[in-house]
Amino acid sequence: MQRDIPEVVIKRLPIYYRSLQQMAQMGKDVVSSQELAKSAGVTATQVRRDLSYFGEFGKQGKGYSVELLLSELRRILNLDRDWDVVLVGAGSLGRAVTRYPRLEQHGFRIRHVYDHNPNRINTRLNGLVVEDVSLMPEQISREGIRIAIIAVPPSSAQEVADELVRSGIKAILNYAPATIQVPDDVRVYDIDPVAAMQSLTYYLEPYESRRKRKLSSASDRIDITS
Amino acid sequence: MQRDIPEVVIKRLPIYYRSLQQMAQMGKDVVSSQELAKSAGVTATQVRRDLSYFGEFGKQGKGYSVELLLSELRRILNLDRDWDVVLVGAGSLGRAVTRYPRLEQHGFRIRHVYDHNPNRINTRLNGLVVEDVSLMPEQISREGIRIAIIAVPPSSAQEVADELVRSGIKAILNYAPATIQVPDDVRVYDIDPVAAMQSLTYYLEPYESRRKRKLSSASDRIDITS
DNA sequence: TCATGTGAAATCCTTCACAGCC
DNA sequence: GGCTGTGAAGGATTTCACATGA
Repeated sequence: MQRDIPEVVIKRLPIYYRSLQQMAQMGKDVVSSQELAKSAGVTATQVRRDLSYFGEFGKQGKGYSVELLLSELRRILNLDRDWDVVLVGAGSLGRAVTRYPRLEQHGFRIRHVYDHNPNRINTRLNGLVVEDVSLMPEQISREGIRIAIIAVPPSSAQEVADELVRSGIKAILNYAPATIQVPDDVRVYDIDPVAAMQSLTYYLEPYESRRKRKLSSASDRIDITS
Repeated sequence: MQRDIPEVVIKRLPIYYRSLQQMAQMGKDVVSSQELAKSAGVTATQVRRDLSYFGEFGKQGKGYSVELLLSELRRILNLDRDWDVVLVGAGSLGRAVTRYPRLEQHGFRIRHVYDHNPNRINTRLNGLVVEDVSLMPEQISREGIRIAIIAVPPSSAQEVADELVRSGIKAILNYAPATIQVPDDVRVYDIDPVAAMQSLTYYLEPYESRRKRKLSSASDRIDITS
């Protein structure tokens, strides 16, 4: 598999995948780059270019087979298997993660939940027993688990990441509001709602007065384009 | 305020802000672009370039005053005020959002939680009463709220977004696993853990056998650089 | 001497525009 | 006629390298 595909492209593939799944569910057989682009919020050229990194999946004059494209994306993204995951941190954030059903639905199986707080260890949590984080390296290693979710306070995020990397973890979904440093062969994806909000407020007028805007009626509704 | 600053830059500013807050807490007075870069996981040149879009905040030969930079970033990102937010969707995802304390800690105040399910309306949820979504437009408009969090199923995400936009919302944090279309003057930031996971699995070997790796000892630990 | 701020260069990514094929 | 796949162009972002000032 070639390994110089832009990371931005890789981040868009799951979005295409999501759109296609929805289309398949609605019984759509064939989709044009135009339609897929609209559904994914990008341009048609971008869809075609992104897919062309991996092969020629379309039919000229016709478009792409929804089923074929789904199966190609599954293959490319390694989604035609389930993945074991460990979760570190059984605080409120970690608990929310265990209760988020979409991960399981998409084949990401949380195999262990770890914490170091004795009050949390051995408590049950959505069908999982919280284990002592000291058991973590051995279990990850023995079970060959390569994906971890970090949901600990920022002050311990780095040491947890270090331990995960030593144990063989290669992919980390990081909910801790901290940047973690990992070797080149480990990937980290950060999720920080506060940081997201703070980017959004940049674009807002700082002190627009209340009541300045009125409830718009159907007639002056802006046409959606973006 | 100039308005042609790359969006990537805006997304990095909250990360710098987060790093600086941590440094301030540790009593650090002055920071170099080098140090800030390390803490934020970017390059020193990038830090300097990013900041230079907004002014000259550093002292040559010295670095940046942590306090000054924090206050400049607060000003740039409009964080020297609190922001009212509405949350749409009181399902498990919406409930998790209300229980996530960091938003409040950073000045994002959830003022209303809406749902359309009668079983949820009027239930209490972390100090908030779930209201009927039909009250939403009028309340958003009257209270001048400009930020919304969408936590509804993907099938209703677009109609909720349309209604939010009509009511005057200008910034949306979208937890629904769906792309939503909004006018140019509205910003959307998507959070989709499943999509994030699916990008991560791209980089994993699909079928590395179990037990292939061993628990590494301290001596063969890879040096962290990334 | 040390670290910022920034032109210029390099790299990365997106879009244009169209040949080629169904 | 319609739509893909892709060279080439264009635009955006990052990095280099260094003048400048503390």
